[in-house]
Amino acid sequence: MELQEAKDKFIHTWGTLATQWGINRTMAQIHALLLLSPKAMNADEIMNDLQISRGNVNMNLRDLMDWGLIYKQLLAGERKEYFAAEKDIWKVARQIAKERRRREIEPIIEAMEDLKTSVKPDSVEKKEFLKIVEDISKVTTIADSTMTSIIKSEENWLINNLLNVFKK
Amino acid sequence: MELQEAKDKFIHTWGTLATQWGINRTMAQIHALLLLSPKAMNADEIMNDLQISRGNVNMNLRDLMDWGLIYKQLLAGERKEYFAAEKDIWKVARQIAKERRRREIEPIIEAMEDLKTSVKPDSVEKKEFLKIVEDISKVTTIADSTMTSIIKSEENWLINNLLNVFKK
DNA sequence: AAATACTTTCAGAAAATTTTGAAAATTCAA
DNA sequence: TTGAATTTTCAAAATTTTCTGAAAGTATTT
Repeated sequence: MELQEAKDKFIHTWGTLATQWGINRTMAQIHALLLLSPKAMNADEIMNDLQISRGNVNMNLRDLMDWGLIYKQLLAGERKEYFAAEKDIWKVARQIAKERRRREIEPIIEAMEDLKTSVKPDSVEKKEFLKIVEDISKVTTIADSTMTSIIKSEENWLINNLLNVFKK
Repeated sequence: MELQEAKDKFIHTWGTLATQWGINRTMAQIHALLLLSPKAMNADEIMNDLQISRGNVNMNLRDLMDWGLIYKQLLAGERKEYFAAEKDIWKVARQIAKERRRREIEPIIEAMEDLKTSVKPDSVEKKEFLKIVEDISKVTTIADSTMTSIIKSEENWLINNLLNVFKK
């Protein structure tokens, strides 16, 4: 398979996979495009490569910056804004984990805390309800702290786990 | 807050959160409803409680069974099928992690392996491309084995982590 | 300060996903 | 069997999400 064909396949696949886990297809494709691009790209180049509108490119570039997956680069002598993806995959993975923790796990904990404080355990049924809320809260807090410690851990975690992978 | 009000809020919140991570709102709401229900429910009861169609209930019950989050219960003397949710939240969390691993992580590894075998490293550009593919493959494999070990671990993992949480 | 180059916004259009409900299929009892 | 009860399917409708493109906004140069 030739390079451009492989890149296209990568971008296409990445977009399809992303939709499955609730991420916008175009956002994922722009990310993939920048990840594979040796140099930073501007909005026109992205529009052209992916055949999408300026508004769409702009909006998704902003979202990708919110996710901490791409950076704006101002090139000397250029008026246009250029964008480059973080290429260190370990950093990318940590960033994704961090954002998903913030967007998926934290809201659960908040919602459960909210219910806990607003329901008083003055009947058997309410106690049963609160038990479930409390259990979800606990398990989610554990998931949260597990993710946090993974995110905070540095390269050695990667190396340790690589060893584990090859041991198996 | 009274019990029914709290249950409704729980169901509503659970549904809203679910859409954020790419899970069907109704599926999450049915799951929440069964999680809070002291007894197994049939399709008519669910239709009535959530005000949704029979087709919708049927389809989402099937999906929830695929996810391993609810069970079918055949009640003696009853023609209708009854459904009950797994109430052990630790099991629920493990089941969700297991399914997400299968649906989100495994396909990435497959796609990367596929690209690795179909691109030959006969140019600098192709080598750079393969480096990215390889890195994603590695990091994803690590995430995979991490999730697998958490899923396989038993209650003591939960207890250990609870201790960690409280230590902090 | 006017013109130019570029970015952002957002209402409406298009696309994708979810839901409905009635018909078909299945199950079970008589 | 037959028929009543229940479940499943799926085309069309409703809803939600995403995308477009032109207008408005910003920044930079002359």
